[in-house]
Amino acid sequence: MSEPGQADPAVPSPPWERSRKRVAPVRVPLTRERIIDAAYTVLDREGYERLSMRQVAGELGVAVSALYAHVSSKDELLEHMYTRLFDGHSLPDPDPEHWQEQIKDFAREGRARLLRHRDMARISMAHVPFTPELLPHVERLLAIFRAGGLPDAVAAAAGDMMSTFMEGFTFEESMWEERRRNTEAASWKEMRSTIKGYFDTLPPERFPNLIALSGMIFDDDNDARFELGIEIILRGLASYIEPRTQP
Amino acid sequence: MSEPGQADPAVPSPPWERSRKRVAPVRVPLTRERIIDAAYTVLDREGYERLSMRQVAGELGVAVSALYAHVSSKDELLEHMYTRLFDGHSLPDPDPEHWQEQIKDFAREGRARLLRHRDMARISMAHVPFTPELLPHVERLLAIFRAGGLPDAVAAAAGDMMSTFMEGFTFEESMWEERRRNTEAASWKEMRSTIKGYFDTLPPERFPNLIALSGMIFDDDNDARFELGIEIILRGLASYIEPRTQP
DNA sequence: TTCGCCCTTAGAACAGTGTTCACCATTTGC
DNA sequence: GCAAATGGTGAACACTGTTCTAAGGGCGAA
Repeated sequence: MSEPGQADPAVPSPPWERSRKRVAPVRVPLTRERIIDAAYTVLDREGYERLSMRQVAGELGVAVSALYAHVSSKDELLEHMYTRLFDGHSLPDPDPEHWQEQIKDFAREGRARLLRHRDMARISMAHVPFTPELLPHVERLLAIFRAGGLPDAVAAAAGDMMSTFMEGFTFEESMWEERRRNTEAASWKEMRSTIKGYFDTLPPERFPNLIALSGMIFDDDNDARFELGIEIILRGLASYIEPRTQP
Repeated sequence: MSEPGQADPAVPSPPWERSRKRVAPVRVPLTRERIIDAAYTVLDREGYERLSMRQVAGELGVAVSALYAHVSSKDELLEHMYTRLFDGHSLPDPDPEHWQEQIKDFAREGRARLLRHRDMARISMAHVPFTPELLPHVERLLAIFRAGGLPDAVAAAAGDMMSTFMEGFTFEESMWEERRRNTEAASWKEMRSTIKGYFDTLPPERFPNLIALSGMIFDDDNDARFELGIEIILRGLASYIEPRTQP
């Protein structure tokens, strides 16, 4: 990661540059945003386990203690990373006729954003969107459920359930990804066939259902399994809609 | 924790005892089971963040390195703690007429076991029951779903969804518990009224839905919210049952 | 009973971690 | 030009998981 605009102290400036007054600020000022950027860089490269304050500081070419002037703790840094997940995304205005499609889009978008960064689902699971920056998102999500006609108690639970499923599903995806990394399995295809091979060695009389379904549990198509999951939840939610009484 | 049967080395045995040969083994032998016990003790007292190999060793009055003769790593220890969650619990034989009630019991039992130990949901989320000891549980769970009449693709997804919901829900419960601990809030009642007070200060024109539902999102009755959640999923699953064609 | 082996445990060490503190340099305001 | 404020530095503290060498005890063989 080369810092554009940051001078390498090992290379002295030529004399004619030196005479110019303040060509550019010698060091890019450290800001909270740059720290979060660097944390994402480290996360993607090293994974959650190796994401440390020292790694982030190293990424920025700065002492560890310098970070603490802009971020009060590692927990706070993780919270900022979580908050940034929602940047540039906003839920649409509620459309009562298409609330299910709107919720599906919300879930798909959430999963896509989590998958963009390694181990991001793990960080996401440990946080809750009840902060000033994120409350508007929750508000709009609830608005869609209520516009769809869900009773209040169900609408209140629905947001949590959708988020839990989305985060949990993606978290499991990333866990398998990590397992694959540790197993040194070259590709997903190889990993999956290894798993299926294992299930095929089980005694058929004791594990008939596992053997029958193993092909669908360890599916090649995570997208389809995700879609099935949100469809199941949506059908359950929709079953609570009371038919509108005609005036 | 006093070790019954373990002699205090500071107190010498009386001479008439000394003559008896091998009254009792002077030290209780360290075993994997005792290590897991101690780990649970530390977890309950200190929480997940402070659960370290040194703490576990200290609990047993033993050097850290001694643990590694019985457990190859901290990860493996956590895996054994996870496995023990299922000890003494087995799912009933499938009853097609009452499959939904059977699944509800499974979820309730799982949540109850997770709540028995502090931060246990966090450990549970990071593991997957595809080990030799736990596969029989998965097998029986799948059997219930299939007996209920779910199509194979849905049955394959159902186990995952139920587990994810159960673990995710309980994980959030324990996170709020931890927040309460850090906030030094005396009781849950106090914590909840603080939260509701916060939501009441939100501008009503911008957050109408949040304000309307805050009372149900931060309910006093976690049990009821959990029941609602599993009911929603079960209704979604049941919607996939194809009506049995009469012969 | 004594010897020797092997498994178990102890203690120190290594390379990390989050966080804090006294210090120092540079830039800014007067 | 000088003082003050800003913001980064490097060392330190109290931890972490893991590994290594060395010492200990219990057991079977002679």
